[in-house]
Amino acid sequence: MKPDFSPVECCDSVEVHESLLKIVDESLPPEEELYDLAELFKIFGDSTRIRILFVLFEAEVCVCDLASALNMNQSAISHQLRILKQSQLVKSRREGKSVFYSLADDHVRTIISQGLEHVEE
Amino acid sequence: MKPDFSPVECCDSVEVHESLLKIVDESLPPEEELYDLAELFKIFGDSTRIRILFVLFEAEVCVCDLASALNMNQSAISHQLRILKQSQLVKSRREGKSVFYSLADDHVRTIISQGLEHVEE
DNA sequence: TCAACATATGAACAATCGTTCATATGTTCA
DNA sequence: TGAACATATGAACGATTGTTCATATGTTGA
Repeated sequence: MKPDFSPVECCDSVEVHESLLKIVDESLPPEEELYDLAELFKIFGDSTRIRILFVLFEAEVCVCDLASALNMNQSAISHQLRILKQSQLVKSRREGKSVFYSLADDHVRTIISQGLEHVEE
Repeated sequence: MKPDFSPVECCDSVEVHESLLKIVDESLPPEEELYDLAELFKIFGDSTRIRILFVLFEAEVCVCDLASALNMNQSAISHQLRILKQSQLVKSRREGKSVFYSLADDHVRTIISQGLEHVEE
């Protein structure tokens, strides 16, 4: 992101603008937190990952079963599971040759159900 | 997304798999809803848009002030506002030469604060 | 140890995305 | 009406993303 300063005196309203700058400065979370937040939502912004999460709402499932339940090949699912795991949205457990995935915590449900509310209205 | 059927008898566990298919079939929301949900989260998955929303949490703001508050040029902000408006996350109101943007409803706050909780832990 | 199976991963590709630049549209005021 | 300002938008660009393919790693049982 390249900074591209606009003049401070825009909109012919210097006062409003200055108080806005103050508000923004006080209420805007630190840059890093905003970035992490965007990264988190990016994870939910793919329907394959959403579908994986919906399956995991119901059960702990191995990669192979996820793949066939969602009609996708093993590699694609595996790549997405890695992303979900890196974001600590799912966890995994090996059992013999298989690896079983499940939800890491219940934040995921809350976030998705809030999203659904918005979408369904 | 090209279907690439894996054999149904994967993982040497036909039974588990079949009951999973049933569960998925019953609990997975329709494809269109999943798609819309992913589209919604995609909107939140960009830190410029997140920052715009955080400013709008505090006040109704015109494009020019948004641009200078966030140190970005007018065009970039305007493009992002269009995306936010199309998703009905913000609404706009013209007042003379300026256009003022504000949050469309309070779902946005809820979704973002849930996300923050996850990120902050 | 070796074959068979389940999963993970790197490279490559097309597709999508965010920003910039140039310019168009809309509004006000002289 | 025309200049000045605020906003919107289309094209183009580099950057990022999701999937596929090929192959590597890990596990089991013979």
